[in-house]
Amino acid sequence: MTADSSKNERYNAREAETRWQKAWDAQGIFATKNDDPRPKYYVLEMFPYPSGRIHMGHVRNYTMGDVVARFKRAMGHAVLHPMGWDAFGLPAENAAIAGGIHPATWTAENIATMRGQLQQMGFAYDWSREIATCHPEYYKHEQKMFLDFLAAGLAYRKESWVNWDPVENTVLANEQVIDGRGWRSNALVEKRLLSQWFLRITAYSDELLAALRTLDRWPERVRLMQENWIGRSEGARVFFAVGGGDPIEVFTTRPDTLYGASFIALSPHHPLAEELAKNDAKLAEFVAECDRMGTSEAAIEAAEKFGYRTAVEAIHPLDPSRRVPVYVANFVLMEYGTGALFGCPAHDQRDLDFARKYGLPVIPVVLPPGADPASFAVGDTAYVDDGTAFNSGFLNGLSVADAKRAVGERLEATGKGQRAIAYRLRDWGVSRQRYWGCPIPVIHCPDCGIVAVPEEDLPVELPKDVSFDKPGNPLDHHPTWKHVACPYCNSPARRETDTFDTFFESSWYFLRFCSARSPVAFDRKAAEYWMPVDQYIGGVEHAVLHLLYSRFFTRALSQCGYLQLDEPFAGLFTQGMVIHQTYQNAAGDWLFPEEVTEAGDRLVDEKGAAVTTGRLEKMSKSKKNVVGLERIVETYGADTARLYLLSDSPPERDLEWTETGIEGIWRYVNRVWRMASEPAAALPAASSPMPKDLSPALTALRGVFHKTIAAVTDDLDRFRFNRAVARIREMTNALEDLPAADPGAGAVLREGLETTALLLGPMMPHLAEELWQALGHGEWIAEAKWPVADPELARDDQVTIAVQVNGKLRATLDLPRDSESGAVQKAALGLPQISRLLDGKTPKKIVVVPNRIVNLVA
RNA sequence: GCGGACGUGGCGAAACGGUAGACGCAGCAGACUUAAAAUCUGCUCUCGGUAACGAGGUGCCGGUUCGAGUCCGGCCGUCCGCACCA
Repeated sequence: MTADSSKNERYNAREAETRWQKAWDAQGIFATKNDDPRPKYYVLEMFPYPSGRIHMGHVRNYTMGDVVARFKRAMGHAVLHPMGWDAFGLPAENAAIAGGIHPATWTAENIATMRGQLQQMGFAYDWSREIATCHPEYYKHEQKMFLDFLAAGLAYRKESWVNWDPVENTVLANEQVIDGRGWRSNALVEKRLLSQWFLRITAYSDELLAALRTLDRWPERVRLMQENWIGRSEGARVFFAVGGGDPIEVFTTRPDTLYGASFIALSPHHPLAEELAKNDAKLAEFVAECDRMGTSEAAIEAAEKFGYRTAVEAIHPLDPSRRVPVYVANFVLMEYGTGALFGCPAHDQRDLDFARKYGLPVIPVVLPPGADPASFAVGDTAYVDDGTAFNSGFLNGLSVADAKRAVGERLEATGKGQRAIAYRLRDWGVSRQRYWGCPIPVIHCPDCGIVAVPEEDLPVELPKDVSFDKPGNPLDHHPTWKHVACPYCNSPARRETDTFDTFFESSWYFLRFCSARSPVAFDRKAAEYWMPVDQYIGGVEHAVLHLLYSRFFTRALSQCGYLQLDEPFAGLFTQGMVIHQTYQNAAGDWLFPEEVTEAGDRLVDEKGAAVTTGRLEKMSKSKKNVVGLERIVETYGADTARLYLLSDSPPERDLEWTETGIEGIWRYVNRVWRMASEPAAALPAASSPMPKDLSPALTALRGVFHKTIAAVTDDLDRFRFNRAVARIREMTNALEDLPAADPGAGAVLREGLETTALLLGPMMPHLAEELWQALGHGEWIAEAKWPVADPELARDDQVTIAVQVNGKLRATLDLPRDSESGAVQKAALGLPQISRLLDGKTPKKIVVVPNRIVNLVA
């Protein structure tokens, strides 16, 4: 091999990466002990559903987590960085239906494949804590939790209108319905009346809302989304008496407009409406029609508001001489407030529309500032802003806020109502009519009713011998599984065949990791030691799903005595998606990138037909814009992929995957590798002292190293990975200009290469080990201390000061650091181009910002 | 409709209120090669100029400031969340 050809030698990433992965594994260096004296740091990435293969979105997520984990290790923390599998879910069942493979087998195979892929990426996980939620050793603990919730009143069974996904053939929680469609199936969701298990998340509405303020290391956006989801509204509950029966209780946020009430509207499923319908065939028909209309959320949105006037009239709580008609209306939700409302058409647009349609009176009771009470009238637009109460008896003259208070007091004094708070948040429906989930541990006994499975009978294991040839829940079709004897009276009873929503498993897995092999759900001491998670990383799509459920679950477990903790995730980072160009042919079919070629200035497919580029989309199989991880790792290595995913965009933003982008990183990897394997100057032995009296160029170079250390440390602390990469590359560029002939160049080069290896370590761990070894270090760089910047070296002696005239840049000055303000002024005024611009005049004002700028105001 | 985020080169992006465009991608020119690949060097916001340099420039309009991509007000646009919530 000639000297020249060796210059073109490439870093053999595949060989080196496999070698280091084996070595780390053999030493078990990433296993975490629960009794480590160093300060703890728990970093966690949202664990994946084992769908088949790891995709780039996963890799981006886990790379960020790995950078944090390795960085914190180097900073001297005991780091817990576990990985597991969110292993229950419908795709496994679908695979069983389609391919005749058992969900357990399908899941296990996927886990094996994906674990291999993660190991190939070199993530520093403690694999000894790996969990899969579909194992009875995992899910038996949540069956126990459910029984505890049941005993504590946090779980209950209720017949209610639920979201039915006609594709998944199961119920969905409110959080799992996006724009009226199932979050996974994208099918239009229908309303069905079913008996379901619920968790009482609403018991914590106020606490979950209030504690958002304490989550100061969460993105503002996520906190806001949860705040809106919980949807707290202050108002009052008001009783409207009706002749004979129970009064109608309504909820309102505008008790100040009570004198403007001109009707009451009940939900079609309000008890009074159902009662009246028994003796009113037309009303019964109306309710039935509402149900027909209301089968899908989308239909509700499109539906016109209409109501049915009942024979009932209600007595106004503040003026018993007044009567208001009672309607049943299709737009009133039984699930919000009390399922009944009073309409004040003058000050609510929807009520106004309703009143106009049915010819009801519009009584203005809030006078806009400056309006004339004698002539003020409401036309087509309700007046919803602040003003002064009028036409309102004892409220007249009060502001909206004062009137609300006064009404509240009056209602409470007279027993006609009380101030109240309503939440948008509903209880979490956890029943799913599916097989591949955790069985709900209850038994339906014809004599004893619903009884809990005794603790000693846990776990209730899923039967393995199920068939998927019929639609619906295989557990329901199983010949024997559901038939059991009642544990109390021993008479023939039936097991619950619903399973838990899979968000049940992910609501506590972070606790299980603290003591993954514990015979109980988690060891309390271990959980209280590791929790809360210091840094959690995942997609923003879980803002009101997993992240809200987990916050609730942690509180519920605390209430049941499992541990003492409110918030599971102290720090949260939501990373952007990995997106990729999409291609479509004239027929609208998606094409793989490799099916598209350039022909002149246009794109064509393999048959030469025109291809259009679509928008950048999240990588997905259906759009054919996925990039296979195997090919990338085989071609460029895991480190190259990792650095690319960190470098090209800020982590919270979407990242566009491009082949040229990853090639650029691959070139960089080889440059760094060559710098170490063919050093430009002879390197002294490791840990030999830095020579004194270096040339100014070498001293300046050392300054770059130490400035980079400081900047990268700060950037990694603040999740600014793209900037950190840019800073390291700047340092590499500077190092390539090493004055190799200067005395001491070898020592400075060694310092530069060591700094490069240490700073790259969290991002490109294999290359870093390779460099570290090439530099003659025997120990792991994975266990090396993070470098500390020497402030003396990091400080420049010379600074460049911008010289402005009237705020415009006109020149720059190189001056010693911390020069006196007078000297800076003098130097600036002495510049020929400046004196030319000033034309002999003295500036009116001179602003000097030390070491930065001087502005001459003429 | 309500709430929020964001608008900077051909592209991804940098920039404690202080030299806009660091770092990279793409492109152009050159070196090395019989040639290509790989590698290396230089250029690359716009306009004028061979150049030194000058003028303009961070969606639009205004304001605060010695100084605004950054702060404030109002528009326009894009994206996201919620949406008959009483």
